[in-house]
Amino acid sequence: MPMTISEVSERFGLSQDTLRYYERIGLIPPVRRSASGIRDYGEEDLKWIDFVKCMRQKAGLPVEMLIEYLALFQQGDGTLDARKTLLVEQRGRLAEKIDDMTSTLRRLDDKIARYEQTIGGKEQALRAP
Amino acid sequence: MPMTISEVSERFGLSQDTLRYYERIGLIPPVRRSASGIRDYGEEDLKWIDFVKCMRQKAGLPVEMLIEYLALFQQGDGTLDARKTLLVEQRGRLAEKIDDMTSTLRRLDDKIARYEQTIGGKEQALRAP
DNA sequence: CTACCTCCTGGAGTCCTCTCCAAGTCAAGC
DNA sequence: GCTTGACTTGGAGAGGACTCCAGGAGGTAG
Repeated sequence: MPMTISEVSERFGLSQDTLRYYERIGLIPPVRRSASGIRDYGEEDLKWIDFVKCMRQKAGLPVEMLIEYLALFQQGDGTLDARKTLLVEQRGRLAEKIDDMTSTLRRLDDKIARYEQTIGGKEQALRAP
Repeated sequence: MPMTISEVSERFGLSQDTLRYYERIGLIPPVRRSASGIRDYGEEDLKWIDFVKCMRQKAGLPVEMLIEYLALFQQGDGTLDARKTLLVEQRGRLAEKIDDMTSTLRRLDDKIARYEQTIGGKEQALRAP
């Protein structure tokens, strides 16, 4: 079951350009090629793509960090500690971002509530006289 | 109490360039000037800056949207509904982002937990023989 | 008066993350 | 054997959000 770039692109909703770009900059490991140089994605590749997509699009982690993570990964078991440290650090940042966003969400809610009051007030004013 | 750009910059941790930039693109209202053209920030300005800083740095809302919000605001009460709609929409996006990040946080936690197991396992292996 | 500091403006430059493009190659169908 | 279509590459372009800079002016201190 050959997994071409177009199939992977479709499956993950990432453009072919983005997939090639990710590979080029070392965000995902080099993909195996057919005799004529065409990429053939394997299970492992798909896992990396899934991981990277999640960390980039959902968490917004910096590309830099993910490149470093893959680099460590490819250096083998000696980097387990370093990898874990990296993840823990990013986890911290992410948690912080979530906190920030949550407090901002509340702020927005307050603001919206005030709009509702104001607008409600106007409507009543229109109904009253 | 004149509030110069350097004071505002210090107070909010935004560079003077950023403050001028924000004003230029309509993210904050035009600031009053002294006779010689030097900005003198008032209470209202500070509130806008605080709001914008929060929405940009904490929530990551797009500059575009904030410009639109200010523009509506400056058009007066006729835009109350539109403004509220804008906020509600962004609130939704933000909530979604928070959800995404929260699920990613869990995923990171899982990954970290697995690293802990693996590394713990190694340590035990070292202690055992 | 001169020096100096902070401010001003408009425009160019930078960083990050893609995204697009031109030119070329290969496999398959007719 | 030629066309077609999906794939390849390296490099240029794009968009968002700043950030920096040159050149110039006002106010103050010595």
